[in-house]
Amino acid sequence: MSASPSDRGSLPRARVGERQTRQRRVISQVIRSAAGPLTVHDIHRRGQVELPALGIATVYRTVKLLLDEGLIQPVILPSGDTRYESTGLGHHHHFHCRVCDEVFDLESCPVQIPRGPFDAGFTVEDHELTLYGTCPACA
Amino acid sequence: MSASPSDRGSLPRARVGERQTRQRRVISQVIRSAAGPLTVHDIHRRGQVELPALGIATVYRTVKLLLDEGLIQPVILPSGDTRYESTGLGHHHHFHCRVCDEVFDLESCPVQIPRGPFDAGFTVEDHELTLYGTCPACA
DNA sequence: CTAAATGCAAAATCTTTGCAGCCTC
DNA sequence: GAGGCTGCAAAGATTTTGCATTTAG
Repeated sequence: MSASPSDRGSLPRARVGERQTRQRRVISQVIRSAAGPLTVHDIHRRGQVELPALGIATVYRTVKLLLDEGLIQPVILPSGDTRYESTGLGHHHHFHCRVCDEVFDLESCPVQIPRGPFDAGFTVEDHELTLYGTCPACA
Repeated sequence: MSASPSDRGSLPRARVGERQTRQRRVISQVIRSAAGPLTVHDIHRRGQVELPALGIATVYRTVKLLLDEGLIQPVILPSGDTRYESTGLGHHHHFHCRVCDEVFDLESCPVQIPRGPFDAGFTVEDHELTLYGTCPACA
């Protein structure tokens, strides 16, 4: 198991709304270059480094746009806040460090989950796993 | 794997605040008798069946109280809303039906997760798993 | 130029808090 | 009775929406 600190893959440059704006480029880049899923607040804060006037409403709107276009997906962790990350990262899960509260992507899936119908009649199509513990930096 | 439709175990009757009120009894009962974790809204709606005048603020306050006393715990699923369930149900995970949007407890843990330090320096102390698919009723 | 996109601020939600009256203990 | 608890309504926090202005194409 390992984390991907940055460079989460260059997605085939897809459309982001109808116009290519500085805001949308910055927001997309912030999400793509993160080591793990980010909250709207994270995205806003990081985006303002590049674009100080960036409004929170634009972040919400762009996140929704990226979701609709399937370029990002929501990731919800027990911390309670919704985070977003790029799609196309392949099957992976998350590691939530209880010390620094950062969330990291894990490249391997340490679990074997049944797919298909089984005993009680529940049909499993997908699964989401989050691991908790201490990250290397905090250990 | 199977779901526990009701009767989620009778916890040793612990204190719920300093006084035993009808509201608190109803709220505790609603959570305890659910087949899976409930949202605050679910709790409120179900509690009003028994106690029509039940206020939403009381639900929030009682949920916080139960959390503080360790009688319930938050469960956060990708649907985004925070849900609550009794503690003391033992290690278990959740199944989220994509058709009816209900969440069920699963009694067995279908995964083997490493515990302890491993390759990249991440120390896993705990894990949370959610399965998605179709429940028996919706199949 | 034209219309999509932005930023601001108001509106809509969701959750918490202040308070007067009610109800356990 | 006394003080905790409740319901209501106001206050906070978070997310969405309306609108005039800016700006990509």
